[in-house]
Amino acid sequence: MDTRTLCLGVLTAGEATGYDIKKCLEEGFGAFLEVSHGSIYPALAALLEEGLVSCTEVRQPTRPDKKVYRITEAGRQAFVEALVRSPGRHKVRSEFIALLVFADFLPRERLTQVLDRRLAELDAQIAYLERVPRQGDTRVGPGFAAGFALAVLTGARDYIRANRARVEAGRDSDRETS
Amino acid sequence: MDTRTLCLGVLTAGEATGYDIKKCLEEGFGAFLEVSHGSIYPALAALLEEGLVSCTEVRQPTRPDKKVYRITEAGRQAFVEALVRSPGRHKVRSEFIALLVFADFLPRERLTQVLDRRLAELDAQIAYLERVPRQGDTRVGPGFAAGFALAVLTGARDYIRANRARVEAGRDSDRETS
DNA sequence: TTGACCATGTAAGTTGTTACATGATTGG
DNA sequence: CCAATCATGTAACAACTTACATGGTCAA
Repeated sequence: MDTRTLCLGVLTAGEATGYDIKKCLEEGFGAFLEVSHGSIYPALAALLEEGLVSCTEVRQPTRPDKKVYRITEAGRQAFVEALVRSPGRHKVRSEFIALLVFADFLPRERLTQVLDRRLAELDAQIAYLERVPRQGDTRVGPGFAAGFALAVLTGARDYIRANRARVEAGRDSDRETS
Repeated sequence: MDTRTLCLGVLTAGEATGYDIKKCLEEGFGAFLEVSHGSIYPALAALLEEGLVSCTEVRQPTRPDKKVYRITEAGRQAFVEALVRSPGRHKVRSEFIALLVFADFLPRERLTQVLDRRLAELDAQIAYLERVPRQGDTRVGPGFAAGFALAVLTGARDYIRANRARVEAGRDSDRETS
C-alpha cells in the first residue's frame, strides 16, 4: 500500500499533521506499516493538489508552524477505491529473519545484540498495543488489527525468549572450523 | 537485506540456479523474504563479475539451459561482512494489516475474500515448514528461523480463525450510513 | 550541553517491481 | 487444450530511503 493511501486512511480518523501521521502509524503498527517522513510530506502535498485533502496552516510561536490536514469527501471516495483495488498481499523483506537463517555465520555477540534489540522493539510495541484502550470506537477494524498484531508480536517474542539459548549456544560449538 | 546478500546466503548451502534461489526462499520463508526474478538475475550477474560467485552453464536438451552458481571464498567473506553490517531491523509494509485496520471501509465480500486468501497462504507456508524435516544439519540457524516463522504464522492463522467473525459481522451493522 | 521532541521540506540515489521476450514439456 | 513448470534476461518505471537543511524548547 502506498504512502498516499496510508495517509488518507489515517485522516479518516480525524485531522492530523504529517508528523502526527508518522507517529500514529509508528506507535500503533510500526511493526507492520513503516513510513518515512521523506515519503509522507510529498504525498500530502500531492493529495492537497488533487483536492483529496484540505489544509490549514497553524502558526505556532514557540514551535515550527504546522499544517493540519483533513480528508475531503473526494478523498474518502478515493481512499475506499484504493482499498478495494488493493490486493491485500503480505509483502515483506525481513532482515531480522534473514539474520536468523544465517545465524551460524554471525559472531555470537552480534547475534545476542540483534536478538536483544528485536525483543526490546517487540516489548515496546506490545506494551503500546495493550495500553491503548480502543475507546468506544464505532470501527471494528482497528481493534481486530490490533489483536492480530498482538497475536503475531507476542508469538514472536515468546518464541525468541524460549529458544534463543539454543541458537546462541549451539553456534559456538565450532562444528566445522570454517 | 538486499537481493545480492540473499543470493549469497542461499549459495552458502550449495550450488543453485537463479530459479532455484527464488523457489528456495519462496517456499521456506516466502512470508518474510520476498524476491522477484527481475532482481535475482541482475544480482547474480553482478556477483559473478565481482568474483563472489562462479558459474557453470549446463546445456539441457529439453529444458532451457541453466546457469549453476557456486559461492567463492571471496563470496563467503563478503557475505559474512554484509551480514555483520546489516542492522537486522524488521522492516515491513504489510498491505494485509492495513486492510484490517481499515476493514470498516471494505465491502464485506471483499473482506472475506482477503481473509480467505491470507489463510490459504498461511496454511501453505505452515504446511511447508512443518513438512521439511530439518535433516541432520550442522547449522542451527535455519531450524531456529523456521521455528520462529512457524510461531508467527500459526499465531496469525489462529487469530484470524478465532476472530474473523467479529470483524466480518460487526462491519455490516451500518453504524454511520456514511 | 547534549540529546530528544516538535515540524516541514527537497533531492539524489538506490532498489526493486512489472512487463516484455522466448519457448519446450508435462499433467490434468 | 490449457495451465504450470522450468529457465533466463532486459528495460522502463515507480517507489521509497537517506541525507541535507533549519531551528527553537525542554529535560537530564
